[in-house]
Amino acid sequence: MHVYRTHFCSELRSSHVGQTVRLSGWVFRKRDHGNLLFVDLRDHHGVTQVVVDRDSDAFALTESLKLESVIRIEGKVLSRGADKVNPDLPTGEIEVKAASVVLLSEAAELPFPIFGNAEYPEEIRLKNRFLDLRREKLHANIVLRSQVISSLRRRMIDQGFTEFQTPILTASSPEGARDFLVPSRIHHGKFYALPQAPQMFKQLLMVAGFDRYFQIAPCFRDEDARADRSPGEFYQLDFEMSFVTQEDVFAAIEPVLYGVFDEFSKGRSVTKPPFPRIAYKESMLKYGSDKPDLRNPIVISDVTEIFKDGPFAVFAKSIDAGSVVRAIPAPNAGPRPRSFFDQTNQWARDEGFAGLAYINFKGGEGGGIAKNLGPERVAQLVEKMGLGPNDGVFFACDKPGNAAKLAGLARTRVGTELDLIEQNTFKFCWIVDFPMYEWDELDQRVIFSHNPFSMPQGEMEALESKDPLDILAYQYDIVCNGIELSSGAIRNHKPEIMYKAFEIAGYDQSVVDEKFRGMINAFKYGAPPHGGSAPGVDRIVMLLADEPNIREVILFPMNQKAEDLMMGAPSYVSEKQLRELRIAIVGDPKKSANPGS
RNA sequence: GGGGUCGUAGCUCAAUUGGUUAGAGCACCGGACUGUCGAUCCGGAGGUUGCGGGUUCGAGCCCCGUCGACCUCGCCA
Repeated sequence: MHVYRTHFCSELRSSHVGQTVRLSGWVFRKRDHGNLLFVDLRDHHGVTQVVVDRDSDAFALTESLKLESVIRIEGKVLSRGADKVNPDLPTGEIEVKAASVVLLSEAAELPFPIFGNAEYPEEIRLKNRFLDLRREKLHANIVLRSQVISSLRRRMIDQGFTEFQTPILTASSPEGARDFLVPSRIHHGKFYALPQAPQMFKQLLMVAGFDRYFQIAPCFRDEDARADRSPGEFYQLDFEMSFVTQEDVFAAIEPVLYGVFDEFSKGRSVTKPPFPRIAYKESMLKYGSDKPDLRNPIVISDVTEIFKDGPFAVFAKSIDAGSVVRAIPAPNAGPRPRSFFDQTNQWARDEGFAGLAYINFKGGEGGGIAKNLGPERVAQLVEKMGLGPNDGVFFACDKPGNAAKLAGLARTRVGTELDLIEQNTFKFCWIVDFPMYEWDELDQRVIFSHNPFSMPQGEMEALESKDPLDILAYQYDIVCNGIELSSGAIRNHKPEIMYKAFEIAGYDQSVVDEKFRGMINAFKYGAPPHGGSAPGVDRIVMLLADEPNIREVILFPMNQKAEDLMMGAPSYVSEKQLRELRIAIVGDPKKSANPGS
């Protein structure tokens, strides 16, 4: 007999009755009847009821066992009898009568119970992540994550992709997020950087002729956290393909995403390929966002023309000064109390906007600003937006960027409040035709709006002849239920176009040569046209596990301040280590106190 | 760095307008109990109400400061 177990805690059935078995696991739950006690023994696989009675030698020990202690039991499998079966447990037909119980590892008093699904403060959970991971939901999330990753791998390989590992210690790059820096011991004053993504490496793999690359790639970015953004590190299904157009990339990844979402959907519906393509500009207008949640049926309209030079002076004046008006319909919300409209307006003000005007229709009769606007213009509005006799409509009037943003937030809020968000579905779309550049108000200059390695639509000719802010890129995002899963592009593989593109953003050739040396050099020796993308693995699992917080699908996440409370990272290091690196800590002496030396 | 919410027993929460000794459930300790599966019943221990200051006859509650957590803006492929 194996020293620890003959079966998993999930395995035993009526067919095992009469056998002598050995099980090992954690004391999940104990029910003490004085002369008879029950232990629910749990391992990774499941739970089995163990019963011990007074005449057993194991009784005293079992009685004193603390929850979550690790034990090994040995005994006979008994049938429970019809009235005692537990239908909620796969092993509920049987129990094991313990002849012997061995304590393998005793547990101290727990900071929170493992049993049940009550919520506990994250700080305690993160500090005791190994305990939290024992709990059913988190344990299941992590298993799901593993299954999703193997499914992604299998599907990518089936599509003709090959997996490669790329370096973790690389060079700092000037664009994009803040890098994590790693000081070099050998080269004083120089630093490695952890890759924000294996962007240049995967492009070099294309130049190297590997045709189709993928990797479940760790990415490191020293930026602040959000609920859907883990601080420090995360994983992407990074992939790249040679000799492809944008449509080829879509055709390659759509079945992978559809397949994996369908596989783990548990009955939820999934958009079938091809996913809808929405131009960036259209998305900003209709959904007020570049990551629209298509479960929300509300569509925003531009109604600037209806308010222009009209009697509603606040808006008319603002339009003259360059504002636009975006209208957000609130289907069948017309008869709602005035408080619904006022609160929504107040919410907009709390968000830092000027507010939301509204009209509420009741039986076709418009309230709110309807009388300020006048019957003729209200009629135009109803016609243009196709409003029903009991609809409400909100108006955001601001400069185009802000108006779109407010309209987008209002769309989400109204859709949620009116319970219009379709449940149990994954709605995918592509956002395409992103602008190549945008205007940075802060620095008063043109900057890359996304990845600087994207190919501008129209290539060199567009760069030379068009207003930079009018140039579109072969740049695309995958969005699912309002969450940006992935960003990708057809890359710029021609050095002369690359130099020109960077020149427009204010970098001269020497900067490109220095900062992107490896890649620009490679492009001079025959580079295939190529493109790819990189869906976020954590976010995919988050959606499939239906978790609003990304930390619930990561084994050992850091907290919002990028600290690992369990391991104590980041930490001070010894003077010796610092000396070797020739690093001196300067600045706030309170903060540079170094207990590690 | 800014804004919001929160902070009471190991954990989840309660405590009337500011008013006697800050309560309950789970967990823990002791006792009873041979069919439970969130076992049940009886008892016990457990608190500098995050921390510091202020107002008051009196503060968990009001005021100021500070620390921490989460959410968010900035930031971010």
